[in-house]
Amino acid sequence: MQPNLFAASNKCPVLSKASSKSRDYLIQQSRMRRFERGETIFLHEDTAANCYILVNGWAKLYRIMPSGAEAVMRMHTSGETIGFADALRGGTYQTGADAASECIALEVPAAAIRATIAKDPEFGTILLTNSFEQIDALSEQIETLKCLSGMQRVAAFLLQHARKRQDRLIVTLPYEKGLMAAYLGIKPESLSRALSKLKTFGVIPAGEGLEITDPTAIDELIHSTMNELRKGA
Amino acid sequence: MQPNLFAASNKCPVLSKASSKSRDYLIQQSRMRRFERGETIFLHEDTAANCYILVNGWAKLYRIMPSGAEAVMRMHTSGETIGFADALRGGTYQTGADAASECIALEVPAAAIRATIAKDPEFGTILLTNSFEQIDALSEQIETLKCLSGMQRVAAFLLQHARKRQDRLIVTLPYEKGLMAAYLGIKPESLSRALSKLKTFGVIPAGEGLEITDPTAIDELIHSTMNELRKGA
DNA sequence: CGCCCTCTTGAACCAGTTCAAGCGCAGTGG
DNA sequence: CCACTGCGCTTGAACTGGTTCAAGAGGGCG
Repeated sequence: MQPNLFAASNKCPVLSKASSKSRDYLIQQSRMRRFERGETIFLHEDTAANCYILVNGWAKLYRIMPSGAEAVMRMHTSGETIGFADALRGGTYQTGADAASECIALEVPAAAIRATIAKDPEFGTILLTNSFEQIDALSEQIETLKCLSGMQRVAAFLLQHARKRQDRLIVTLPYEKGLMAAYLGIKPESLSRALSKLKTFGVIPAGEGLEITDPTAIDELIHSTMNELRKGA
Repeated sequence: MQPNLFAASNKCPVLSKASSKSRDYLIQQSRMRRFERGETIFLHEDTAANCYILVNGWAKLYRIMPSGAEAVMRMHTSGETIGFADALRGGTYQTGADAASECIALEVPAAAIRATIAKDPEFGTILLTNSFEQIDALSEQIETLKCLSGMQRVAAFLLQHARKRQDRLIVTLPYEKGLMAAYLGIKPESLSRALSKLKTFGVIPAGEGLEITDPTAIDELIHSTMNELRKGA
């Protein structure tokens, strides 16, 4: 196993929890692929032959409506799985997948996954757990779409992606703002306006990204009603 | 096994696909419960000890935000499963569940499900498939929330719930309009207005429910852009 | 009958979209 | 080296879908 494969499988909840025998088998059956920014990983309604495990970069899962509108369903990054639900059922992909940045992914044939489940029932349980996590992520997104305003969703996104660095809370925007807006279900213009309004809540530019100087204020912002938003601040 | 249990398990994808041995074991370990309209099935953040399989009626999965806003995540009916993702992981419920109408559900202890998976790996695969279907349903909801206007979501909901009866396409609204509005992510007032606008698209009152006289028109409505909506009609 | 509850209707208001213009910046080519 | 161009992002102004608040209609029930 190449060292980068080893590192990658450690970062991935599915591979790292699998038995070493299953993991070795899966990796041996797979190939590492590299995608340029914007490149297609798979297309909506193609035959779902492969599952993917992201090693690096960001992938976008999306659907195009007949009207032409694009819905960005999920954004996935290192260690996360893509296409398992579609490929394991043996039908077609329910979404398209593009590389949102240059990214590297392990391409695992669905047949190899199925064979592994058959040989190692424990691996089936791992996939079930992984699938439950997908459900959580989707549920949370529905919650925010139904209950939060655009600005609140932006604020929640920032908090979610913020990392402590030398005692400061820094968000490095993971991909272009246009894509971020689509993911949040608003237009780029609205995202721009939301970010500038958030300056009054202590979100200030810091180098490449943004600094959240007052996490409590952001938290309160997310948890306040639309009415409170109007009156307060 | 009581005859109603037998009928119920046939209607449920999870039970009907399980081996008869597993099915009998699960049913023997479970108890049938009846919930009044509005009654709590389980609460958000309670210890997730049981899974539920709906036999009759409608259940609402929801979350309450700190602001007090309620997000209706899913509506479930006969044959569908509730709480599996939460109970199988052994944590707490990620959502609350209420009976939206009087409803009957099979209450299955999580331990019984886990034991069945251990004894019968095939059952694990059935649950995995079931979980993938949850993902599909959630994904579709996100798609509609991000890409369709309120009226389009209402129209899509009507089509989804319509059934052919004597050559006419009839929708019986499955629960109160207030709940339906929450599920669609709009306010009851907006639902009311959307429904009255849909009259011009051939959605007319028919007995207890509504008749869709021109399914093609509704389909076009759903698939047109907001711009086309403004100009046309 | 009065009470409650769900649903509808109307009018004012606001969040977010749309359309259009302009900025900053990297890449390209003269 | 600088003008030109394309692209991502921002800003402004007009517009609109949906909310909010308030009032009223209809229906079931003690």
